[in-house]
Amino acid sequence: MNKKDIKILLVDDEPDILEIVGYNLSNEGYQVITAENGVEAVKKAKKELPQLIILDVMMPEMDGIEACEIIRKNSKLKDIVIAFLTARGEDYSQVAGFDAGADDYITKPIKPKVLVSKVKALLRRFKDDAKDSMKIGDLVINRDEYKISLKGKEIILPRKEFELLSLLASKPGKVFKRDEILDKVWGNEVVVGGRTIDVHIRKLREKIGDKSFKTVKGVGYKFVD
Amino acid sequence: MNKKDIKILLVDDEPDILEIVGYNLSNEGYQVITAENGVEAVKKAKKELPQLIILDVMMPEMDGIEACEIIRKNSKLKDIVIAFLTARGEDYSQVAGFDAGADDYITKPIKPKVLVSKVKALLRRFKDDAKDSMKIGDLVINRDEYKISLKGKEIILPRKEFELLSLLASKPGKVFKRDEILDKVWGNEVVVGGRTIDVHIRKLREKIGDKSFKTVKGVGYKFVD
DNA sequence: GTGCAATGTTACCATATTGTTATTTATGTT
DNA sequence: AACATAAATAACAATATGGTAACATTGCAC
Repeated sequence: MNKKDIKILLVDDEPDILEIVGYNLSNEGYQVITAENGVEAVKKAKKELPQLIILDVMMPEMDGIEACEIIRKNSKLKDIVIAFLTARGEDYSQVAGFDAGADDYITKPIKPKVLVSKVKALLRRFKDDAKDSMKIGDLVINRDEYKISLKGKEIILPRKEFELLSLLASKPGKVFKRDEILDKVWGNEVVVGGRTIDVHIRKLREKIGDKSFKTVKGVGYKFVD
Repeated sequence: MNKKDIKILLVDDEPDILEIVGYNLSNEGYQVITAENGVEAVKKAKKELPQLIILDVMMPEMDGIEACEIIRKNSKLKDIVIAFLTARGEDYSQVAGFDAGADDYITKPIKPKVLVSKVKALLRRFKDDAKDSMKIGDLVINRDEYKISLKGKEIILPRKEFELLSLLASKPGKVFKRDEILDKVWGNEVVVGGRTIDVHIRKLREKIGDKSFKTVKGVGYKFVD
């Protein structure tokens, strides 16, 4: 994921903080969105789906802890990384913050270098947590949800077709021999007729596109980008 | 619960304190009730049933500690959150206060920001005791009370159905394999017949809505928003 | 170009998998 | 004990998937 595609929601009631932190993050190439209180933060989080939220603890309307709790309870937002901004020495707010589901702390006064490197570390963690899906050109295969999308369009495939596509797409360009396909998709104990693979390839060609699957006569099939 | 519905009973014999603290809390949107001594405090607590009581320790008529003890002994009041107001350095009153059943301390001199965020934290604790819920679209799952609500309508589910729904709804879109469901909902030592999961899914489809549960043949089920 | 093995295509059907309902068994409550 | 509720099972129905057969087409070897 490119830095340009990373959105950070920055929430603080003090315009000075928004400006200095926002400046440093923008400078690093991130997209920065701001909010001035918890209510606004939750609203913008839902709308923008940022990867990271930096939340001030003390704010009018709704404080950071409350906002954090609301976000953690929302199934669509709950995996967003959240860091609190807190004045040094406010011990109790740290405890309450971790209870509420914070991932990290940034203490004021803010040192730009520290801020940026913490943000990087947090985003790295987010990336690792990202879901188990793989991208091949404009094809995205999502094993968790057993569905694929092609140029943004979702397509639901039956199991065998899904497995076959997964296999071929796992190494674009590589020719998979019929034996190999049978072994990996059907399991080598199972005996199926000679046309079975072809029929499945046919169905995939219908759904994904004819030119994505190349036949290598006498050998097998390959997926091409 | 809306802030407007939250009542805070503020008890102190010094009108200055009542005024400054009361002002800050009202400003945050809370309903503030006041009392000037312990006797009056107990009386008003019974009548108004506030969510939070802020009690000065040193007062004429009946001090805060005694009032606290009386409140804790009353079955209708005993779950109210109580915070003591105490001058910094009055160590002994803190010990006595916790013995009497205090939930937290606020030290004088009072800093409005600290006050407000402590109050919020205390009320949050109260709220959390009341409910621990999770939101997925217009479905709210309340683990503590073992009930859910759909578009505001409450639905009570039997345990297994509740657990199954909780599991599926914890990651909307993700396909849970039958094994995984058995493991997480039934416990993998238990052996149940082949149609058990289906029957429970059926019941959920009846109660929650058919289209919320998608079958992925040969794999499992998923919850969709 | 001809022959031939390999692959493509289509329609159809068997079957594994899931859906449904009724009934039995378990669990807890008054 | 009687009752209510929940959970599991059994027995049968419905269904998508996966496989097959039968035939068409391709493309390589000669």
